[in-house]
Parts: sequence; C-alpha cells; structure tokens
Amino acid sequence: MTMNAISNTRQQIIDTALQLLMQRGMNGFSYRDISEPLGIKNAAVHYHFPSKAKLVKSLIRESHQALRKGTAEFMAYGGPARPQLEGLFEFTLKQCECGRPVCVAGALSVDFEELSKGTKEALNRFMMDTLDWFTRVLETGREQGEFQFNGNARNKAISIMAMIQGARQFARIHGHKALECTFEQIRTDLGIES
Amino acid sequence: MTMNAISNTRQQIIDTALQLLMQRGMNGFSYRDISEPLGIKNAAVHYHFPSKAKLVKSLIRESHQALRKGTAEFMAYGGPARPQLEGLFEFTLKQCECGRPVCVAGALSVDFEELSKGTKEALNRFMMDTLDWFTRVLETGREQGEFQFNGNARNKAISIMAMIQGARQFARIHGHKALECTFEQIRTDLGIES
DNA sequence: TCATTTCCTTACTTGTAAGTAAGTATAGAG
DNA sequence: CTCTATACTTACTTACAAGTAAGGAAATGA
Repeated sequence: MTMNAISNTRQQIIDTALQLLMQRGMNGFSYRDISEPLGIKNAAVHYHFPSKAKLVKSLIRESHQALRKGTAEFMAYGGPARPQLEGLFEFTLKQCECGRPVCVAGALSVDFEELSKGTKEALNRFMMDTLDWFTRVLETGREQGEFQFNGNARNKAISIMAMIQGARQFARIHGHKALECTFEQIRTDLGIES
Repeated sequence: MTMNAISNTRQQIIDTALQLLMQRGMNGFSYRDISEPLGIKNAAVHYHFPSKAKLVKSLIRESHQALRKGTAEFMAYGGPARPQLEGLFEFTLKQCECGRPVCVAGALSVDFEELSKGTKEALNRFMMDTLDWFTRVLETGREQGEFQFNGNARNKAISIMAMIQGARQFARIHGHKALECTFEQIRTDLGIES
C-alpha cells in the first residue's frame, strides 16, 4: 500500500469496529471482521491497536468525542429545551437506522465485568457527561415552562436515558415501533402535546 | 457417576448457564465455564444440549416459565395493581442482587442477529407475555384509581419495561442507585406518593 | 440374567481468535 | 544517497471454543 497523506487506516478501523461493537457486542466480532472488509491484514489492526482491550477503550473515547462534536448543534447548553430533546430523538433514530441498534454503553454493559478499570471509568465518564447535559435540558425546560414533570430533574434524566437505552434493545427484538412508542410516551410524560 | 434419582445435572446446567448468560452474554461464556464448576466434563453438557444454540433456546424457555411460576404471587391477573407493580420492582432488585444484572432479553439483544428464527420467536413471545401482563396491570390500576397517567396503556407499558431494562444496564455501570432512582421516577410518573 | 437405555467419560477433530516476530516498502529528513 | 520512522505484510504460535465418536458404568425392564 502507498503511504497516502496521513493514513486514514486507523480511522477506518475505528469506524468499522464501532459498527461491529454496536451490532454484535465486544465478544461478537474479531480482528478478522475488521481487517477483511478494509482489505488489510489482521496484523495491521494489531499495529494500530495492540490489544482488543485497547481498541475498545479507543472506541469509547471516539464515541464520547463524536457525541460532543457531531451533535453539538442540538446539545448546545442554554438553548431552548424542546429542540434539544427532539434532537436527541432524531439522533437516536438515525443511529438505529444506520445499523447501530444499541449505543456503546448498551453494547458494553453485557461485557462490563471483563473490562479493565480504566475502560470502566471511561465508560462511566461518557455516561456521566451525557447525563449532565440531559439533566440541564430538563431543568431549563421546566423553568421555561416547556416541560412539566414532578420530582428531581436528575432522577428524571436517569429514567429517561434508561428508557431510551432500553427502548433501543426492545426495538431490536420488536421492531422500531417500540422506539416511536417510547418517544411518544416521553413527550406525554413531559406534558408536551405532539 | 451414580444415576441419582432423576438426575438433576440438566437442571444444574440450566441454572449455571442462565447465570453466565445474564452476567456475560451469549458469547461471553463457554461450555467449559458451565462444566467446570459442576465437576462434570464438557461433553456432558453436549449430551444434554447438543449445541449452544439449543442451550440458549432452552434458557429462554426456562426464563419464560420461571417468570410465570416463580412470580405467580404478584403476577396474578385481576388483583390490585399497586402490589403487582411493587412485586415487579422487588423481583428486579432481587435478580440484580443475586448476580443477574440484566434479564435474558437484555443479555441477548446484543447477539440478536446471531440467533435462529425459532429462538428469536421464543424471545419475542417471552417479551410479549410480560408486556401483556403489565399492560393489564396498568389498565386496571388506572381504572381503579391507583395510578394516574395519560395516553395509551400499552405504550406506557412498553416505555416502563424499557425503562427498567435500561436501568438494569445503567445500574451495572453506575451502581444500584440508578435502579432505585428509576423505580422512584416510575412511581412519581404514575402519580403515586411513596 | 441379559439386553437396553440413560448418563456420563476419555480422547479426539476442526476452526478460529488473539497476539507476535520478523521482514518489506515508502516517505521524508539530513 | 543514506538513514530512520511509519505503516504495513507474511507467517507463525498459543489457546481455547464447539462439537463428535466411541466406550463404560449403573439402573431398568423383560
């Protein structure tokens, strides 16, 4: 292979692996599943990511950054809450449609005990970050009168995130209708007429 | 080995495998992980369950039956709704405490595409059954004035089940507080003061 | 008591996953 | 032009997972 300007093999590996992780879980894919479609050899993957553990850790970091950057439009702190909520719904639907039935955290929750301490922490930070953002959205939404709900905003955030997480799993078994039902229910619970 | 009155090896295999499935997912355990702690040989597991696919299918059936029988107290159709809801919460907490962080459906959702058609259907029936029961609980609860919520009872049932499913995953990464927060939120959303 | 069935064991085969060691081609620095 | 780093390949090792074939011991039934 020629050494094309700033080789993108590393990024291609990440993209392919991320897709595989979300579709099949950590123990559901091998280095071969990554290398073959990219037309490279097994050992090339090991060159970039010496062990699978390090690969997975990189995938979490990647997801974390993607959520921060790629979704910056609707994740802006301080803006109106309703479009941010709808942005999250759209983002989730889009993920499912392009073959990412569960999020990284969902995919890894099954294999959680196998992960190293550092990887567990990375996963935890990822979730915490998302949760902090969403708690804010709910808080400002309630203050501005966009949403109505009782109780603690953080609890509500946890429960809604759990709901979406669960709905994605559900959708895989039951079809995407489960996802739409859930979004509809979240809106109803927040006192939004759609 | 002596042929002890109605050998319970088969049941021991199911128990061990179910625990492993819930803790590590379908691709996270091997026949060796089952046989070793039981003090039997690998091939003994194959004697009872010729292939892993058949083993997993049996585990779904087992879970389905366990949910029907073992939880018959609180799953009784027609009784008051509130204790049935609390029964579900207690059952879920107990499962998590005895090392079953996710339910069978949650564990298998990652590996769903690997499953045979028949196994997928079995999993679907299992979920449908649970959902039917829970929809009834919500309906009668609302009729009797025990619960307050807007919208379709089935949608609500789907969304709450998804929430519990997701919360179990969450709890694994975040600790069991996530589970309690979620239960509290469900009560709040149903207009129950705790 | 002899044959059969049940429930296992011993001893294998085959496949694949993770990882490594050593070598090769290319680009760019000096 | 040579040296070095980068980005790979070829060719391997080790380990383990899934599954099978053949055989053996105990209970059961005729």
